[in-house]
Amino acid sequence: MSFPPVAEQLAVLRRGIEAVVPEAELAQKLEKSLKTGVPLRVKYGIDPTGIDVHLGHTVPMRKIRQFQDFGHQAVIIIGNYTALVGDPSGRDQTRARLTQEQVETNAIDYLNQVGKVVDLSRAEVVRNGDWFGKMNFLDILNLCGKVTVAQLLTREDFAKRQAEEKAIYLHECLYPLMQAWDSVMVRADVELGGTEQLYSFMLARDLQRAHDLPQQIGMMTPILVGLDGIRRMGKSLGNYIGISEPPFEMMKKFMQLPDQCMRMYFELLTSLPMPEVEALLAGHPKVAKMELAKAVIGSYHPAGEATAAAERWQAEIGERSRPQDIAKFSVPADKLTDGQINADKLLLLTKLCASSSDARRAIAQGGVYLGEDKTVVPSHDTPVRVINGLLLWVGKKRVVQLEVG
RNA sequence: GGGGGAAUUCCAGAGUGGCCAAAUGGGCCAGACUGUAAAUCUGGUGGCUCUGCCUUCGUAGGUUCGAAUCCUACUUCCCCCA
Repeated sequence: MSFPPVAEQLAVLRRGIEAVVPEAELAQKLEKSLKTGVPLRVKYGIDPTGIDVHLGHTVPMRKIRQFQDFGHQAVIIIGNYTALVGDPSGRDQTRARLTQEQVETNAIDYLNQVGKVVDLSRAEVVRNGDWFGKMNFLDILNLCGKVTVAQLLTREDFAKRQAEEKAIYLHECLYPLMQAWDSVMVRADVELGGTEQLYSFMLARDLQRAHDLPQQIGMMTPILVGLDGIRRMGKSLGNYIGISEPPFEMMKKFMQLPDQCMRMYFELLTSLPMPEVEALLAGHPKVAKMELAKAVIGSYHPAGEATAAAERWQAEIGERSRPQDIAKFSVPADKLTDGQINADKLLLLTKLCASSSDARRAIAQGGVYLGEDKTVVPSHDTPVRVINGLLLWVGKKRVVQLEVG
C-alpha cells in the first residue's frame, strides 16, 4: 500500500476540522503508515436511532471518505447496542429508548444512506452488539471499574443536568464507556465525531492504553448550523437538508440559508479549494449560494439534475413564474351555485387552509389571490367563479389549479 | 417505603375566583422590504352558520351566580430522604 505524502494528506484531512486531540499525533500516525504501508483504521460510529441522514451527519462522513481516498481503512460501527442506551451527549434530557427491531430496521436504512458518502465496498462495517451482546455482568463490572463518578460528572451535559436536578440514568452513564470500548475492539487509530464526543474519545485512549493498544486520536468536526443559521442542524429542529431529498427540494432549502453560513458550508460540505471559495464569497451572494447548492446537490444526485434544479429555482422563484408541478384540484359541481363558490369555502375545500377560520384570516390579511395575475381576493364571502385551469394561491408558495369536476 | 413539587393553547412559560380563548417569548402563517436569502418591521395564530356563539387549561366529580384558578379522588412526571 502506498500513500500520498503526509503534507498532502494533512492538507485535505485537516480542512474543516475543529480540533484534533492530540494534535501532534495525527502527523505521526500518517508518517508511520506511510513508512510501514499499513493503513490507518479510521472509526466512525453511528447509532441507528433516526432515519434521515442530513448534511450535518455528512461532515464526519465526508472526512471518512477522504481517509479512504488516501488508502486508509474505514471502520463503520453500527451502534445497535448503544442505540438501546441513547447517547446523552449534548442532551438535556434522557433519550427515548428503542426496541431491537426498530434499531435493526433503522440500521439497514442508515447504511443505504451512509453509502452515498462513504465507499462501503472498501469499508469494514461492524455492529457493536457483536461484542456487547456476549459480555457478561463481570465483564461489564470490569469496564465500569475504569471510570469514576466524578470523572463522569465533569462532562458538561451531565453536570448541567445534575445542576438542574434532572434525571441521569445509570445506563446513560455507560454510554461513553461503550463507545470507548468499541475503539478497543476495532483497534481504532483515528475516531471521527463532533466536538461533544471529546470525553468518549479520551476515554477510548485510556482503555486502549490499558490493553496495550496504540491510542486513537480524535478528530472533531464542528457542529454544522442548520438553515436557521443559529441552531445545529437537526431533524427535530426542522432546519435540515436530508441527503435523500429530491434536488429541487434541496435547492429551495439552500437558497434560504443565511449568507453568513456559506463559508462554513463550503468548507465542510464541498471539496472546492478554499481560494476559489473566497473568490465566490467576494462576489454576489446569490451566485455563491447557487454554486454552493449545485456542488452539494451534485454529490448526491447526477450533476445534470443539480444544474436543472438551479435553473428551475431561478425560473420559478427567482423570476416568479409559475411553479412546474401545481397540484390539480377538481371542485365537485354540486358545491357550486351558478358556477360560483365563496372564497373561504373554496380554500377549505381545496385544503389550502385548515379551517374556515384559517381561510378567513388568510383572506383578511391579503394573502389569497386568483389567476395568473394574482388578483387579490378582497373578502371571505367574495364569490369565485370556478373555471378550468384557474389558479388559487395562498401566500407565495401554496397554489392549486382548479377544475370543475 | 416516607416527604415535597408539577401537569395550561404547537413548544417554553405567565395566570391562584369574574376584566381569560388565556400575558410574554419561540415556532408557524400572512403582509412590507429584498437577491420571493437572512435580518428587520407589521398583523395574525382553538372552532363555527363570525360585530355573535360554541369547546378548551392532565382525567373524573364537587363547591359557587361564576373556576385554568377552590375542594375530593384518580393518572402521569419530577425531586428529596431512606
